[in-house]
Amino acid sequence: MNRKYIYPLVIILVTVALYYSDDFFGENDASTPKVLNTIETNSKEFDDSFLPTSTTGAVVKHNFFTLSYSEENEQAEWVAYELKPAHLSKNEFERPYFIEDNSVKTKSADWRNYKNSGFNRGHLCPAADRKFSVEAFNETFLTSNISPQDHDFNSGIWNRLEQKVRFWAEKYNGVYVVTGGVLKGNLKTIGEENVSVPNEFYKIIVDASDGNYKAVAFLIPNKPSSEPFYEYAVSIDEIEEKTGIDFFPNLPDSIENSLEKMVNLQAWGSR
DNA sequence: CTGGATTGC
DNA sequence: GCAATCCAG
Repeated sequence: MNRKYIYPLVIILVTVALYYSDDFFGENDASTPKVLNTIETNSKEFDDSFLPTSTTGAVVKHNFFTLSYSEENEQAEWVAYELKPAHLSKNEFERPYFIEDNSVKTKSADWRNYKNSGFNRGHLCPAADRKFSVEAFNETFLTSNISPQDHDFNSGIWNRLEQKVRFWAEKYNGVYVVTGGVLKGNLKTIGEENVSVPNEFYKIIVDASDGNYKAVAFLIPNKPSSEPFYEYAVSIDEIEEKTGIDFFPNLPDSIENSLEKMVNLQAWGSR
């Protein structure tokens, strides 16, 4: 081969090699489908052990979280997902538009119900918890994953709790999360579809690492608060009484009973 | 990070 | 309906 062809050829080969180097060396975890499969939620263990009961019968399993939709309230009564260290990512994606969830038989609410309502479209499964792929990130922008939240509640105490959950996911090598609004009583509604505005939101976090289960739960008013979220810690039993949802029916009774009575803030980093 | 409104095509 | 721009906690 003539020398004058060799240099261009080398340049092309090096360029191609660099282009694929992330895949070869496996450094770009988030963008390689092979790795992606290992961090999807809805694992069998998750389904078998941690999905709550549905009071509506409208459970929808998405690729990266599972929800139970309440058509009456035009939002999910719970959203459940697993948050592993591998899910945490520094990826930055542009926020897409909220769209209806076609997997919900009755269709989820249109985003316009929230427009000029005075309430935010608050994520239940946070977008920042699903940043390991653009598909996972975009999935959180289905309106079945959205509930009306006060802006200062959402960006304040609720946001601080969500950040703490990500910290716990790292610390405990993964946690299970169930979250939603309390859809009981006469609730204010917004929009043409009458989307209910919850007065309180709950979040339940379970650490099942090392075979020892521990849980913590919070019930926080949908309004601004400068209090530490630890002030709003409750037992899972209390949230079950408020919502009518049975949260961990598939766990062995002894574990379920123990978890649901627990209010052990020391074990979750409160002073 | 959590979200918003307005303008223009 | 979507992009660009500017905004707040």
